[in-house]
Amino acid sequence: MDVEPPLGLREAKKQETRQLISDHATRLFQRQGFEATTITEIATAARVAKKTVTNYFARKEDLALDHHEEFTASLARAVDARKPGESALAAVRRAFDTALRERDPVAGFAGPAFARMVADSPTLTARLRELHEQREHALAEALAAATGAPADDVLPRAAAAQLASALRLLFVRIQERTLAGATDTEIATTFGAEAERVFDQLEPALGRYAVR
Amino acid sequence: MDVEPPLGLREAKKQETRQLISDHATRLFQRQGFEATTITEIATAARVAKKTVTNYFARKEDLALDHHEEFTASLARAVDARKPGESALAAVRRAFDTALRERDPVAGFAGPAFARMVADSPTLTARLRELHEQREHALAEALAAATGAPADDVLPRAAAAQLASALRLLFVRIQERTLAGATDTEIATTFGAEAERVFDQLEPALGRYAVR
DNA sequence: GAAAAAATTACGACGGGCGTAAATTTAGAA
DNA sequence: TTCTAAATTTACGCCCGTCGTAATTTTTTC
Repeated sequence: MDVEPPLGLREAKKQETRQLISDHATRLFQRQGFEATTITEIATAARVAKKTVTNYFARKEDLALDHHEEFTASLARAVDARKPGESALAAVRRAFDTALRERDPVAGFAGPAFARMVADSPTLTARLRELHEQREHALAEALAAATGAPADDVLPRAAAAQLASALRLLFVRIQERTLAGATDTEIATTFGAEAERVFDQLEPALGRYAVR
Repeated sequence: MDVEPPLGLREAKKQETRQLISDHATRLFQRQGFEATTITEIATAARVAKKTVTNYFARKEDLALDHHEEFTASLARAVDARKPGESALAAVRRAFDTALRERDPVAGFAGPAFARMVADSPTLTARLRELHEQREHALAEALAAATGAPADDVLPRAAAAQLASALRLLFVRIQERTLAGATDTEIATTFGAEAERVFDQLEPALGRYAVR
């Protein structure tokens, strides 16, 4: 799946520079908050030019929310990987249970410091909203492909909206509990039941949708 | 419901100034796009200081998306106004049908120029996302109050997420059709059936939720 | 008409983002 | 090995949105 890594010197240095900048950014964000940290500060700390930072990270938010690929693709992947006889809802449900057991950041586990940083920054909150939307779009395309729906059909998009909203709600509530001081383990034990209630509500509407 | 309008001279001039700025902003936005128009231009056109513009409108987006109160409150109001024996879903459904008949901007009718302006501007798109979220929050509170749910209960929020997502999807699709060149009348006749499919999908999950 | 309150104004600062051209580093070939 | 071409990094400047502050003007109130 991945590209062959001959990884010339140039490529290697690029990754190092990127990581260097990202590390300093993370450290400064945690220490003094996202909004209070300037790109110039990050550049100075990493001993590169300001422009180099903005070359690697087009927007400042990307310095804090980097691994967004995994997040936006997670639901579509869960649907693509559903087992024979399993509905899209069941697949998403199972994926969430797994994420819960593994304290996966994709489900909302990211540590109190990270949750605080996001909650305190309108910029990051907005970016997170956008990522949730992208995740829904990716899911909609996966559902359209899985069901062979006609082009521009509303059904896969409606199903994606319902599923993605449920996951977004659980994500937000996990972050809320984190900010309230709950540990990951406490949350993981609590949210099994919580997720059950949310998914059970969707069951009559989506239980037989996109069954493989 | 409204405040007594003695409307002293000061208050009257404030409203006039606000309207004056808003009108010039709207005109410039339509002519040259949102991003291409600067606050300074708007201030110059309205013959006021730049600071006066930012005093009235804290963020530039507010100059384009002004009447957001009505939008964010619309779903909660629909639920509050539901009739005896009517569920929250039925109330929202009825409200959408009405909005469709009246070509209400709240449902997504805003004219091709406006739809184009929003679609072309990341800033406005982000702001619209935020408004959709606020609308969902207001709906969640209305549902919690209507059902007497315990504090922090997930159910009203889950129901609000499903309902608001459905309305958001219809909103987005109406804008898409508008951008594709469809007239409001064409859209209104088409989206009756579209909404039916979306709401019917929710019926088994929410048909008996929050019945008055 | 004067004093108090409020709105508007001018001015400046800061940060994020973008473009451009020069300088440095790397890759590939002679 | 050395030279050339390509890519990366850098320095510099600009624009715009946003925020503070203090001075000025306008409106209200006595």
